[in-house]
Amino acid sequence: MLDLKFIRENTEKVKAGLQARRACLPAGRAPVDLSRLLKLDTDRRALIGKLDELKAEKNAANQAIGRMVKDKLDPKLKIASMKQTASQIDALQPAINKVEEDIDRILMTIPNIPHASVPVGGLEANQEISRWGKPPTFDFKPKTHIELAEHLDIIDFQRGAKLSGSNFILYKDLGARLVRALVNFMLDLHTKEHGYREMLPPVLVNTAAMTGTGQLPKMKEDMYYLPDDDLYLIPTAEVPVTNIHRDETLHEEDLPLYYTAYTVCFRREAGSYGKDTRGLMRVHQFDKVELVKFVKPENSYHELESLLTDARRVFEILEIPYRVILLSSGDLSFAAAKCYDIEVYASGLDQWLEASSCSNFENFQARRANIAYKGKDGKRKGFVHTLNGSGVALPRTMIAILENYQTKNGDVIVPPALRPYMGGVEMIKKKF
RNA sequence: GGAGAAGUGGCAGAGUGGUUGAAUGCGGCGGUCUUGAAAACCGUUACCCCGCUUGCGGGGUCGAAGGUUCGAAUCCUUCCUUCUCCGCCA
Repeated sequence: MLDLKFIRENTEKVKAGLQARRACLPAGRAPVDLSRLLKLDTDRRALIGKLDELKAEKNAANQAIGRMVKDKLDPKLKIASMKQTASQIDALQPAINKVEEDIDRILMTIPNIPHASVPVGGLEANQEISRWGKPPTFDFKPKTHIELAEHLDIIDFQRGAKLSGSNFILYKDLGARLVRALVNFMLDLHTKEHGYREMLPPVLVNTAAMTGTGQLPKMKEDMYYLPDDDLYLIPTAEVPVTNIHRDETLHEEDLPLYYTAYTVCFRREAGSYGKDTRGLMRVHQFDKVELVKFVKPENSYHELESLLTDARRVFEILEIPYRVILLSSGDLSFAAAKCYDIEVYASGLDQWLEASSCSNFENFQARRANIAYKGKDGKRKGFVHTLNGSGVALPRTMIAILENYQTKNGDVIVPPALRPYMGGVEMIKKKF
């Protein structure tokens, strides 16, 4: 969430940022009503001034009564006048509560404003920053991962649907083993070579956690919710891992903190039907290794670059061609100030697929989740900056491996880096 | 799931209706002493909001939310968490 004082003092800047995101229309009915917010802010401060005055009066009288009781004097008169002050306070309080609730509700729905380096515009303004590797060439028509997985009998789409519905996946045999191998490979890479600490958090979280990272209140429809327990299934490990430090003040000398976590992720993907939902492209439950950082504000953009490097290394070691996209203002997610997507190339689909998203949230999440830091002298220095990135999401990585490493007869070569995790298996072949 | 106990500052721990943001100890920071360090001694040591503004004044915060009262850390209700015992269970 943005700082109300910042909005008050930098209204034009905020307006421009929101317009760049298209969260705020140039004229007429804007989804985010800044002028209403500013009016409420003025009202609030006027009301609080009045209320504090009354409370000061009350406190003075209260102390006087205390003294009189101690000195065995009769405080009757004083009590009567204080009663009056108290009732005035009671009369004023609801108005202030109402104004503060309104302010809060609006603030919670205002997205982060894009960083200056983010290109302004919609999808067309996304920028390709770099490319790595070459798409493989075949002397045959490469199959899609769906054809390959069914041929090799390592993914059972029909029975996955039988168990839970469409776009739920049943991995089998070496398919299941490949998922496990990828998870272990990534966790080892990030913990041993990139300096992340491994976390294994709950995948059910409460409302406060979902609000802290910004999924609530706006994205409620996209999440699985258990009403009996008031818990949500996480759409990404970003939620529990960032919330590890909710309502905490971290020590400056402990920063930066690097955490990595494997979790299963759940997304309802409500309203996203069409050809993109075939196979592993868009599934309701998937596996992901996530990277999360808590850093000092002055380092956060440097940290974003190194986070991106850590995620890219996964594909480089697996030898999967990728390109890096700098997202435009219109394509940014709610809480992000800047975001890079990593897209892998998949030969069978002949498409670039988003397999990682690396974002700097600046203090947007830290403010919501109340994650501050203090210096060595114990003085509070403000909110930390939080970042996260997929390191990486499994299904589309799986698609790229199956489609890029396929052979003419429909077998799939295991990428060399994964073989130690696959019990030495070099080739996934049709069993029967 | 049942019964009981408890949640106070970085930590430990007092405080059961009235000048309590909160004794005391430890820790932290600054200083005196010392060649340096330790010890000792002195001082200092939470956060948020509002207003004038390098400081001050006012307000709020004792697990959370409500309630009683002129007045709540202290009394009442609900919830959350932790601990102990019992039951159930991968």
